[in-house]
Amino acid sequence: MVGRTVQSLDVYGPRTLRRHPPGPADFIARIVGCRVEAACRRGKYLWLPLSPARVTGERGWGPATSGEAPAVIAHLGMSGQFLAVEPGAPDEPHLRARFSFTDGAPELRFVDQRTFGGLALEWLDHPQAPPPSVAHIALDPVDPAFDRTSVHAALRRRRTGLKRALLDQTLVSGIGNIYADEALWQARLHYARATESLRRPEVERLLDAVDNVLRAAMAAGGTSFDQLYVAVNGESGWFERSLEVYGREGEPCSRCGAAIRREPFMNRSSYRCPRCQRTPREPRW
DNA sequence: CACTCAACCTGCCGGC
DNA sequence: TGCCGGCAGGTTGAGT
Repeated sequence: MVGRTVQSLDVYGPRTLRRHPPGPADFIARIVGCRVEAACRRGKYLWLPLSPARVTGERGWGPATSGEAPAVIAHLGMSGQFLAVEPGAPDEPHLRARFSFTDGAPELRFVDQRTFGGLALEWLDHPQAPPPSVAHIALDPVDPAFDRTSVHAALRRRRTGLKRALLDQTLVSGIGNIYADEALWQARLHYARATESLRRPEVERLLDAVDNVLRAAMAAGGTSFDQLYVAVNGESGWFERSLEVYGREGEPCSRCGAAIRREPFMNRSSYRCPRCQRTPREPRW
């Protein structure tokens, strides 16, 4: 999409547009005619810095100072996806937004069944910096600037369980329920391990595991249990076949053969090997 | 400030 | 067949 100019934009459904009091018509007017300058991501947030800034739209809502570039912000929520689709292809059942471009390139479609995801428009303080609503999201372990020492320090300051910390996107981003369980299994750590008791070698082991899992998952095109989770070209990822514990209740651990266990955790599920990932003496659930 | 948990939605699956 | 409870990959904001 980078370098293309938005020709038209359609927004469907009352929950698609977030944090935009002037409403969808204003949102659309501010974006149509802009060129996409870049495509950025942090955790599950994605954003497209736009140029040039346009004066269209309702007065009384806009950048704090002139010269700030607008950006479309998206969060995929639980079931959101971006698809690149040829213009004229049938609408998807849960189509929420359609960006079409002046050069007739494939449309960018935002599709979301459960509507936990959404779009917003924000202004960037600096072209390279994440937009305000993304500023609190930490770097992910795959980011070249990711700093293990500060993560270790942050973990030691916390008084919580390890998986809770892994799922806290202000600490480390990019890790959801699946990849948390996979990384904990690989690092042989229990999800209720107290973060303040973690020693540096264990943190290294854990972050190595997270890094391995994320890179392997990306190389496989992600984890697809169904058509809700496909790449931008509509293809399914194959990482589901590589999962060691997630969704594998009762199956043997590939390391030791013990039956994988599923346990309720934070209104979801955690999967672990009861032998490789022993319950700590002083767990923090 | 650190932490926990309900709420936000739709759809699918298994059990009755 | 249909209804119901449980579950699903995430974030937020209110409450403790």
